[in-house]
Amino acid sequence: MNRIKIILVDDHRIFRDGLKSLLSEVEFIEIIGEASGGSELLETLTYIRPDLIIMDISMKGLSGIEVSQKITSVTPEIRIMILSMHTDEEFVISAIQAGVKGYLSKDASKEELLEAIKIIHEGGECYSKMVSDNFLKSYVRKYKAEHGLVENKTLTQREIEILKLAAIGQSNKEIADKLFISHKTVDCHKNNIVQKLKLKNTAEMVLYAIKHKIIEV
Amino acid sequence: MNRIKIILVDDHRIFRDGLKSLLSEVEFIEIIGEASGGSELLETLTYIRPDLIIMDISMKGLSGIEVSQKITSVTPEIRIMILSMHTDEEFVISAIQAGVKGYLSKDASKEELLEAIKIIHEGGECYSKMVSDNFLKSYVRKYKAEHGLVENKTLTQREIEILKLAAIGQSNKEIADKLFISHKTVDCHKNNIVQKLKLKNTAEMVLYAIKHKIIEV
DNA sequence: TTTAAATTCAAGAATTACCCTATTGTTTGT
DNA sequence: ACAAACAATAGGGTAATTCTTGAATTTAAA
Repeated sequence: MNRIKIILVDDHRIFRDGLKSLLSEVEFIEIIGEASGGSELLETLTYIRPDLIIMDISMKGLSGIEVSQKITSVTPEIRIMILSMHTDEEFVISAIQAGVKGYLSKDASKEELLEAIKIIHEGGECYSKMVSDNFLKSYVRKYKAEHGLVENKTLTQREIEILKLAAIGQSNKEIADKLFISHKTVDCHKNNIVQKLKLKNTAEMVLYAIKHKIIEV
Repeated sequence: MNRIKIILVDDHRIFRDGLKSLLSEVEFIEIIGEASGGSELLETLTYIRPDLIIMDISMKGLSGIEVSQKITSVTPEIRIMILSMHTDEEFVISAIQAGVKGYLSKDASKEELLEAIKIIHEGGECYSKMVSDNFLKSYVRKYKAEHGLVENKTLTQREIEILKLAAIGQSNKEIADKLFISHKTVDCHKNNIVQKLKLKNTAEMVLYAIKHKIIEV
């Protein structure tokens, strides 16, 4: 399995080093770069393409929010997770508006961090317990509803299951037989997947699955 | 564009080093490993997966022919090019029977070598001028005809063109419009591609194209 | 020069993919 | 507790693709 390629961004070198060492022990993760600030990150992105960026908010120069906006508008396939000491609502909301897919407190445990990385990598979103109170949840929903269908559209478990099978060349009928459901159901799931991910056809589903490392090549 | 991953195999270190330095200057090539002999190569292949192996025939221990047989029978998608000082017909014939896709003399120029690498990588075969006389050509054809349809089935230029477009998610109609031909022709080409490569459907074509680096991911 | 291969196109049949709608059960928010 | 949203399941209709067979033209090879 290809590992999740990550770039770390934080203006404190010792924090980066610690996180790097921590994540280096995880077999499904590969740290492919780091940056001490927003400008350095943007420069790095011109020649390195990560799956995920883990970034602080408060940095000298460009803030994490500003950088996130730039990145998500140009290359939305690169997911961004904020790792911040601030869990105030305003920060989180700004981050979400900037298109980040996760917001964790620096107090989070290693397990929480890994879980969040997994979830985000599989197309989901993850906000730390401290920041994901009721108000925030409802706000996120409302904000997204208001600001149109530029939605995250995370796939359900069943959809991911079907995406994986379709992406390795299985036909609807083959998938149906394997999962003991009607080929029409498979068809419907694929249809939903295509819509959620804004794809055109099965061929693009294969490409998507490979790009996002949902299947191995 | 992903570079062609190559492993060099020769029992003379200085030759490997020279070749490595020569190929390192080429941007579409990446030397991902080397071995001094057959056994070492087989061991290397358990954890490194190259696109192409460039190998001498006469080596201590296992000969290049024996190693080629083993590799092509297990992992036929790894292509093998022999780079030998012997251009005698028997050697070449044995090599071809062992499933190699190219046979170059060590006298070949850098340009010939690069050309051969490209051709083989795109699914073709390439034998150096010295060894590719009429006798050999006819022999190769006869041998392949006799030994059934375990053919290389190289794609034509047009087929590769269509494979590329289909693999990035274009429909038959879109491809037809782009190439100014009938969608029925596209259909026919795709049909031939699927048969030649022993695939099942378009999704598998996408996978094939990615695996063989015919398109970028 | 005759043969073979590559590229082009087409008709008809079978299959599959794609799109829309709909039902049922399960969470979730108020 | 009840409405809303979500997840998983399909059916029907249409468009697209695939398979098969056949064939003309051009180009390359024996």
